[in-house]
Amino acid sequence: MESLNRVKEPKGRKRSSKRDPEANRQLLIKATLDTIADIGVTDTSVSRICERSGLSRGMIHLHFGGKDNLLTAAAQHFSTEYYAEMDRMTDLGSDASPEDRVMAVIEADLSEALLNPRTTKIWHAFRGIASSHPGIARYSSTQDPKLVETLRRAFLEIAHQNEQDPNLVDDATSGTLALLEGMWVNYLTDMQIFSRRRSAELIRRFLGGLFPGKFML
Amino acid sequence: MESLNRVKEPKGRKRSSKRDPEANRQLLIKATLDTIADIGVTDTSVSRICERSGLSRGMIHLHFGGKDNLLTAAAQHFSTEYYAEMDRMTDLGSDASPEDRVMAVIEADLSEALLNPRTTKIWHAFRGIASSHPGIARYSSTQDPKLVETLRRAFLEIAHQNEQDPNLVDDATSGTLALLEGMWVNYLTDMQIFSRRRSAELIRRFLGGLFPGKFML
DNA sequence: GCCTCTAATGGACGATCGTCCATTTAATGT
DNA sequence: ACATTAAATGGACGATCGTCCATTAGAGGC
Repeated sequence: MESLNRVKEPKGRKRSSKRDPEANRQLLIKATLDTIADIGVTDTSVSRICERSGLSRGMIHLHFGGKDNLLTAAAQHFSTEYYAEMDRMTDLGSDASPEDRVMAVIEADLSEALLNPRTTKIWHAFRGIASSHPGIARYSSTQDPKLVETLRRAFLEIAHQNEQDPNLVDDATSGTLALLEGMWVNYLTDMQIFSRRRSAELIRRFLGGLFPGKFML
Repeated sequence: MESLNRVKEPKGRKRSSKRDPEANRQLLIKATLDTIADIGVTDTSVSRICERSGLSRGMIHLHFGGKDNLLTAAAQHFSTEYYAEMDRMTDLGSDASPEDRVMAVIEADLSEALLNPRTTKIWHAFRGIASSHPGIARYSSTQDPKLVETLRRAFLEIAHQNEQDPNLVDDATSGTLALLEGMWVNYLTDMQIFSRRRSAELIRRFLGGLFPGKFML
């Protein structure tokens, strides 16, 4: 068990066989996230992280200078990975309708790849300690500027034809994100009952009410 | 600072002056919640709770049998207080329209009394550790049966006149709760930007889309 | 081969954790 | 006033925390 996660070196690499600082850095980050998902932030200690990564206890101080920095790096890594996967799942052809682009974001956010026991536990764990960890707070926001802009532009296209309340686009954007946030909480609370399809349809229904004639089944 | 929170005995009580076990129990719970809101769950230790309450270190073991039980009791107390205050703020006359009853729930949930820095931090702190603390998980759900039923019945009345999709009522209910959940996260993320009024109006707008002709300004 | 430099180790360290209990203090019954 | 009972104290305890560093191990240069 102890060295199962060890890095297997792609043979043609610059580094010949052992000694790969960067790989160990990443290994520590992964071990941190796994530990948090497994036993919770409260019990995630330096010793526990090290024994899971198979590395020695000194490594954390060596690579990150301390536990807090490792936690922050892990939060950043987690956030980056989330948005990278989100991008990957939502780059439809540029001729996709704005409705399809919005629904792509929703379905991506509710997909198994992004919403699963591991990510939910980690996400809420980080958010729970964000108030007292300024470094982590910066990576626990759902308001990623790029994602917000994606939604905003899609809703703007939809609402453009008929001039309406100028707040409509903003409301649709932050309402959609709020609904997704709520779905994550529902998932964490009871994974058995939760249904990805029903959750997506619920949000579609709300958007359909906001933009009459749009977001129909 | 140390004994500011000490209990002042109502003079005519059964207990003459000192020695009030139940009051100390409550005092420990309050101190626990205050500590969590102040420095985060991670740093909330037995010593810190005791020094805030002004009581001795042995009290926690005496009254709760251990730190975990105290945390669970604090979560329960917090949840109970939330729903009690919610009840207090939403008992309109029984002749109130269903729309008003729904909006009362929304406005209560977004009111200063229920949504403030202290409650948000505590709430998310508990949710963050709920996965690894089964005892706490039971009190970190937004799906309080009574509140759900209140919303369900109001939406049922609204939708009743014209038969629609049978899922409409359920969707409106859990959608409203999800939106509120998202608003709490927005508040936690950036309390400066957050606007209670705008948040309430956003949810009203979503509901207005769901029930045409209803929830107008 | 040897030298140099850095990655990596693992134990030492003091501080703090949560638990437990012998003792003291206050209220009650007689 | 004294005995009894429960509440409350605060220090002892071993375990574990996070940090730090003297030491070892491995890779590249000469």
